[in-house]
Amino acid sequence: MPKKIDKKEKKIKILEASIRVFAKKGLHNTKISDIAEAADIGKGTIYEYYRSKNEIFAASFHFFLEKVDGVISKRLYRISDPLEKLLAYSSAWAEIFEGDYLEYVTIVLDFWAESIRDNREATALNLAKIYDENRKIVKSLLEDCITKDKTPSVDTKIAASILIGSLEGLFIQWILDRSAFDYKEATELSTKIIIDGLKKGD
Amino acid sequence: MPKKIDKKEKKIKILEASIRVFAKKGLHNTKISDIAEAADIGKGTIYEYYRSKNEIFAASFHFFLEKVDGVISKRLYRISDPLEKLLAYSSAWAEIFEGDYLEYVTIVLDFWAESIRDNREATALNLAKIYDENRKIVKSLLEDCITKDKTPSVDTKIAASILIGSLEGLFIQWILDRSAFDYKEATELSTKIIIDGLKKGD
Amino acid sequence: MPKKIDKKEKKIKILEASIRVFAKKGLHNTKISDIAEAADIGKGTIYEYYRSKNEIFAASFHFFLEKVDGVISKRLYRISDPLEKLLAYSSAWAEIFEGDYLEYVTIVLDFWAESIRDNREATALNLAKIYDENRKIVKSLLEDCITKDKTPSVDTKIAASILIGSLEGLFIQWILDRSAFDYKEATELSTKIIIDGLKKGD
Amino acid sequence: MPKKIDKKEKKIKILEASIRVFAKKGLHNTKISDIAEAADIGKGTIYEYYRSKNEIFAASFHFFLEKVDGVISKRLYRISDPLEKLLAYSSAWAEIFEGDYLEYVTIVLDFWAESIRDNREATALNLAKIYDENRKIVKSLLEDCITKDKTPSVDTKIAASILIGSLEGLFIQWILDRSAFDYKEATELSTKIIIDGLKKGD
DNA sequence: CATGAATGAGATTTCATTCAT
DNA sequence: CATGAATGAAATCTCATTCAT
Repeated sequence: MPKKIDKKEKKIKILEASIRVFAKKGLHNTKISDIAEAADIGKGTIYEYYRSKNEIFAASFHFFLEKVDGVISKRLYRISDPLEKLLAYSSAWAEIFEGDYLEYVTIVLDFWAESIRDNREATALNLAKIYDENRKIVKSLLEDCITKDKTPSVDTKIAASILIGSLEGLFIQWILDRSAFDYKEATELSTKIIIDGLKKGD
Repeated sequence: MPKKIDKKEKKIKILEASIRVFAKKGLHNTKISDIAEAADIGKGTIYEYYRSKNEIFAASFHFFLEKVDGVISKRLYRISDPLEKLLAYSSAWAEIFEGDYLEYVTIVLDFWAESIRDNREATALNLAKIYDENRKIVKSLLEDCITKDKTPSVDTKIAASILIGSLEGLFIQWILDRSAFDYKEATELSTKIIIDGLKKGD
Repeated sequence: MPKKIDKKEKKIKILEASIRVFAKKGLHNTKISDIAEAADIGKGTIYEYYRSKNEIFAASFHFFLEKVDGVISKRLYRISDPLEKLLAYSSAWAEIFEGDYLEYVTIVLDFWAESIRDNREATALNLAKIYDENRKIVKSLLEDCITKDKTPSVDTKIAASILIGSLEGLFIQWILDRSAFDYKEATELSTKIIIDGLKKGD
Repeated sequence: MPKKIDKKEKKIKILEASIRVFAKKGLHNTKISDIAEAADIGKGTIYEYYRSKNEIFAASFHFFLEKVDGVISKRLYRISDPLEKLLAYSSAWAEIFEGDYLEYVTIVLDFWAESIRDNREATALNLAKIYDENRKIVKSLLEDCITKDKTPSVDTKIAASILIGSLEGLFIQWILDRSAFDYKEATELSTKIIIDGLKKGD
């Protein structure tokens, strides 16, 4: 059934175009016609594949997250040392945005803003769940790092939140002023400092 | 003679209404008529005080920052111990949002998003400058904390970025899911961990 | 009753201001607040003296026409030679616009445009009547000029229309490009040529 | 594939509708929705073809001028006798407005008024240039008429202005009161009188 | 009387979505 | 399927007029 495949391919084509445009202009300043133009198809054709602009936004959101997930998994896959794994996790975002996705940087803020506005359970933009998953992953990695020696004295769930938070907080500052610091360096340093801090707390 | 009106007071009245609405609906979903209604005045009256919706948004941005600045200065004012000062700084945001400004929480994301989109020098929404100032303050506080004993081995400017980043990254997670952790506790813990980490790094 | 006089004076003050503004911006681009500012009074005060913007426009129209009438009568008053009288009539407009009323030039077009749109009998802007009166005056002057010798072979009513028409047609061209010709010279020449033409026609 | 639409044809359709409405109501009292209704299309459709109301007005101005130009050229084309040519020129406008374009008469005043207000070089409504061209044409025709015999004693450039002026001045009077005289007859008479006057001046 | 703050009707313009071809 | 012409709901903004002081 070649038709089915074509359909999926075209959806992705539209998605990639939409991410490019959303990133440059933001959700609300992006017109359907902009996306159509970027995807090099007719304006009406969009509606053969997506029901509305919001649906495209939600889809591009997930498309983006999947890409990110893919990059992260691939990076963590082979590493076994917990510290190395954590450092790889930390610098993954830096690598993503400094690499192929450089131009998509600004879309993340829109995802955040819309997610918060649309914060009901079971919505297409539910970021809370994603953060929760990430906290679990990082929590586990952190525990592996620290408890080689002894039980940590601080709540590793909060610690995970702090580590993730620092990565994203740095990200915001870096987007606003890319000359403020080197993002990759900062994320790695942050991770090291936090791990050291957790160990010392004993 | 018509009623003598305090223009400044009315501008603030409109601003407070606009912040309330922006916070609930976001910049792009907020209509001028929403603001007018919230301020309990006519639609046309808005334009006696502000030239456009964007001007209101920029003004509410600064109004908000000034409030925050005020709260922070007041908290740091009397404290002399550097560590205490840093902890006070860290928990100031928590206090702001958990107190009177609870409902204004979500507007911050819009500020970020719009600022990034409108990232030219000398624009009304220039956040880069504000972050730079904050980094300088925190850098100085950090140095006071650590160098009591010896020279720090890491770049304190990046360290300041990391600390601020963690506070804001935690903020985002907390907005998305307020049950994930206690925000105030998390910010204080984060500050302690980072200071410990910086000390241990030697 | 000094109140009465004050009232009239203020109406005139408003009128003079309105003519100045209408002349510069045109009827539709003139705001009531512009007139108030030009008259150096409050916006609401205008409505103590005039019921609406259109009423002001109509009043300024008549005020202007009266001024013109005054200038013309004064010029024709002492002259007895019919040709001289006609030449004086012809150059009167030139004198008006090249003198004190230079800046008011453009308002005339608005008067025309609005008059045509509002072309009902008995309306405040009825220009048809005014033209009719002028045609009668010029017709009579023309007859005095020509029939010194013999009866004219052409309809002097149409001839009067032609003469008046040429003065105003020249006026439009002159407003559009004041370097095209000297208006006063052109009006006088026009009158001479037309009189000559009427005489020759025999 | 959607209906293949001739964009140019639709622009003209809109233009013709707009001229009809402008003629009846004037530029400033004409709403976009009036034009849409007259063109029997949706309000939004207008903006697919023109960027703004002013653009439509400017376009209708040129559309109108081209029509007029076309009519005049066609009339003068075959005539070789200079006097006949001049008479044909003079009565062309009469023919235009008494024929198909009768209802469009009043729009001319708006063109004048707006042109004068917007009197910068290189603007869409630059009438000065058009008058200049017309003066040149009439000047040349006049010279052909008069100098058959001898050199004219008056400046033929001003004479051309006078002749054109009389045609348009008559036009204004005629619009205001169509019973005042027969427009076509008046224009021809005017031309004859002026030529006679120019000849006699010797 | 004088005022200018307040207003809302109304105008322009945008754009997501529909649908005839 | 693909398209883009057509649309009207909805948003911003203007300004003549009112009216409390």
